[in-house]
Amino acid sequence: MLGSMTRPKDPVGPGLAALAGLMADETRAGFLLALLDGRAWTAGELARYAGVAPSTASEHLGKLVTGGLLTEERQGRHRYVRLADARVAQLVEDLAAHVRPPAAERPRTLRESSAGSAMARGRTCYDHLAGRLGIALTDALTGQGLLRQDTGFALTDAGLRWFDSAGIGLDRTGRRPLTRACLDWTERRPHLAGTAGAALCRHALDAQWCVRIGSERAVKVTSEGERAFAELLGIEPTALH
Amino acid sequence: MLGSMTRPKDPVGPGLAALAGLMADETRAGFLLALLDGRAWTAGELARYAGVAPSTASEHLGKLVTGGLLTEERQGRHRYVRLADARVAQLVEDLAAHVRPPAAERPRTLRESSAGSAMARGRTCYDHLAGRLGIALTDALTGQGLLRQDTGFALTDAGLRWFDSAGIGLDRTGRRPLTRACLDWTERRPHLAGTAGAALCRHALDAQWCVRIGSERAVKVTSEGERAFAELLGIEPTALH
DNA sequence: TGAACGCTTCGGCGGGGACCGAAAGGTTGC
DNA sequence: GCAACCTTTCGGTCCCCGCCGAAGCGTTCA
Repeated sequence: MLGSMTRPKDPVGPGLAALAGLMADETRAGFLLALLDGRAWTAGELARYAGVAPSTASEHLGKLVTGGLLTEERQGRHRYVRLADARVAQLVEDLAAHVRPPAAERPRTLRESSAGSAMARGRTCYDHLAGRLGIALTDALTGQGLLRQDTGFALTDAGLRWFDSAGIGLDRTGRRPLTRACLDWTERRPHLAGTAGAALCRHALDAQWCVRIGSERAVKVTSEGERAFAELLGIEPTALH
Repeated sequence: MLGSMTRPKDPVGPGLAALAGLMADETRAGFLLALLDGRAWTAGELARYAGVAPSTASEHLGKLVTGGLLTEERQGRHRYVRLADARVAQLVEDLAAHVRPPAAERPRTLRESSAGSAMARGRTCYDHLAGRLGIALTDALTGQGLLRQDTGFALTDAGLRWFDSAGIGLDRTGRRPLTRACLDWTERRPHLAGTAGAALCRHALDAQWCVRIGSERAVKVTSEGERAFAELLGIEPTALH
């Protein structure tokens, strides 16, 4: 071992440091977390959100786009940016999940608490559902034998049939995994992500099972949604509040 | 949206930036990648490995330990450090997996190639098996209906029985998932990680199905291992070279 | 006990990067 | 065409941090 100490450095090292460096700034980290809602933000929105000058935000966005974490779309005088893909979203989630523990409790204002409780009830997490709503769906799928969590995280054959009979199409052609466990920030437990999670979220919004609250990430279940979730997954409406 | 622009910043932002900052230095990134072999290194070994002064390495290790990514163990005049746990290993792997694509090809010396091919054949990845060996095992488990990859990543009931009958105990009490997909650097495909992957690796080393080459991460399959893998999983010996 | 060794602390140096304001380039709408 | 708007580029400042060598502390071994 001592003789081979001068071995060539792992070429991944610099790349890893560069990738981490993109997220190692508080402002850029704030951008990425904001963009976790899966939607496109303009440069100005992000600048105001993070409390920095537009010129500063512009420089940060340039780095994030060049680094492949964001994609941009120019429309007239606006520059819309969004997370490059689901893999980037997952990466940010994974990092963020690692952060939570030390955060612990902290003083909350009333406004924060109420906004927080709406978020805690139900929200989108990139392209799937999270919060108590996401957990309730994941638990129901598991309890009905449609999703297996005890030996990993995968849909069962019955689960495949359920999606089919519910009219929720699953695109299994891409390289993205069908299911994936995403650690829920508020519930501290995994909820359904991946292609299946995205399809379920998309269908729930399309079918008005839940609707976005304002233009925020938070969503709330409609009465129609309560009926659908009860009928299809045996979820009691009280579990959604 | 415009009115709520002054919303309180996500408290995760600073934490995320700090965590990423720990990996955003080339030297520290090199440390973490080296430590991905799952073993304990001394401060001096890491310093020589990365090509920095001992004092510099000491400062880096202090940050990594304080940040919770490493744990240390003092023995006499030595300071041994290792990755704090499997979650940290996973985090580093995930980041590194995101880096590979842009790396592309580059000139290789003969020494690198031969060392590389031994690593490519089989190696440990923190506490489980990777390289062609890891892929062969994962594929065989999948082909035999013991591991399900098409709808996620989970052991089947038959898979649970296989581990039991092979005498490989699975500790299912911890919070660590039983199975997890870990993207293989050289094969670009997922191999088995998690509690089951660690148990399989541990058993393979204990039973001398494979042995470490020198004190490196690379491992090679023994003739006894070839027999065991053929009998238990139907793997042809040629798939292991 | 003294010498060799591994690690840490400290002072100092140098480079990189985050930030802003001012000015300029495009786009939209009156 | 002109004004309002969003964004970008540029110059300049400041601070943080990675690096080293020297000195000091504790351990090991002769």
